[in-house]
Amino acid sequence: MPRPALKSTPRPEPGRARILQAGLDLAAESGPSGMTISRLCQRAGVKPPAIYYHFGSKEGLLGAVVETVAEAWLDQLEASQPAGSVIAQRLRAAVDGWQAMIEDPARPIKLLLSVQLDGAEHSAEIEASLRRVYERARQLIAESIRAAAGEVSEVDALADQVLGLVQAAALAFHLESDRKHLRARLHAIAQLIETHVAGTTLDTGAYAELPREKE
Amino acid sequence: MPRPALKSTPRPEPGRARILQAGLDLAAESGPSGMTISRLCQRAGVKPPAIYYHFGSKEGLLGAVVETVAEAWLDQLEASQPAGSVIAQRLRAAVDGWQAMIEDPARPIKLLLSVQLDGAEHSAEIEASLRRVYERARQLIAESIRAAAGEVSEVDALADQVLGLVQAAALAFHLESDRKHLRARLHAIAQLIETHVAGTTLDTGAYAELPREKE
DNA sequence: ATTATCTATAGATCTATAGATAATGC
DNA sequence: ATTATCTATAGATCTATAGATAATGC
Repeated sequence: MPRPALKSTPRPEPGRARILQAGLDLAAESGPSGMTISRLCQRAGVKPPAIYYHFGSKEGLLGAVVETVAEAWLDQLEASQPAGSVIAQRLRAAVDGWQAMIEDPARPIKLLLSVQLDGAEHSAEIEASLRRVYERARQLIAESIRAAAGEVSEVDALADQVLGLVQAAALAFHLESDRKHLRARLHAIAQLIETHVAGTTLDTGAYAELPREKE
Repeated sequence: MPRPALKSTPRPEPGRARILQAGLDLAAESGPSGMTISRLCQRAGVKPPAIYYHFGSKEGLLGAVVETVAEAWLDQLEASQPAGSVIAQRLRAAVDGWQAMIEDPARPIKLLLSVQLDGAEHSAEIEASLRRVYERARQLIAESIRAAAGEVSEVDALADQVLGLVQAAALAFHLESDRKHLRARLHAIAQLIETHVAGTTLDTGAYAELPREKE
């Protein structure tokens, strides 16, 4: 390890981690096209060659950013499902989990979409990462619905809809910053799931009857 | 009018229209950050000052691009609703209309989302345009549902969901290019509307019973 | 010898404008 | 005088790399 980090220096973490964090921050704030070498250097407190040494290219760094944020987001998605609880409780937890990931300052949903929409042609690795993360997200949602409600008809199509609605809720929230509207949208997703499940399993629909928390 | 356009010159349309078209094309292909002055000049066959003369700034041109595409998209959305037909036919028409706007090479839905997500701070006019177009789109969808089914409970929330699902379908299609999956998603949106409406008005659900067209 | 950084710089963009030119309409 | 364009260019980025430097591990 070089630069013995004179104990009092204000940046003790190794450069690679600082650069990756700067990439995550910048991509969340201003999208992949705002993640320029000079801004990265400013944030991470390094000079350009350090970035090329650790990540090979700007595209390489973006790939690491996408992988990191995708992993973290899938973990959030999985963690928002308390195993073993009844469906009404699981839906409440899901709504809270979706809200948390949409309000997460790392903006995982927005970041992944902005990489997808950015227009610059990205490497095949990045394209593949995006497809993989959405595929996995759909699986997690479908599994969660099955875990709660047993066999449900067209569960994959339902999971597609849920993922799409969560993405759309994130987009609308980042444009409007209306928390109440966000809450209502997420609540509507939960009701959609419940209605669909009830249509298949003739459940009673306890979700809608639980007392609402205050905004 | 200058440059008498020597009859045989291959660009008879006035410069402003050519520049706007180049902006629409480039924004659709590579997002707002790919809409650079030099690429615009190349496409439109003009030099930089012509752009600044007609639009004041790059941001001014982007504003015109957003307005143009927003108008065209809202027209498409409105046109996909044949007035006076029964609900099952209206839903079929809506599915076809959504598919057409998602497959439109001008990529209106993608373009509007990529401006929103682009990260560069856009002018207040552009932000306002985006909010206006989505607000109007929700209204159009809600009106169309009311026109078909009369008073429906929570029609605004339903319209929100429909808009979100159409956006999500467009995003997934532009990533996966899977027409069959697109068709299935759009069909599922129509069924969602029908289920919701049936839940309110106790309708019979003729949409799902119409013969499917072949893919 | 390997790992991690720096200094310095090349070369390719990018946005925007000053000032000239040319045609049309008054 | 107004409208629409051009030539030419300033000045600010941006990406990327060559080559030097310094510490560590063998």
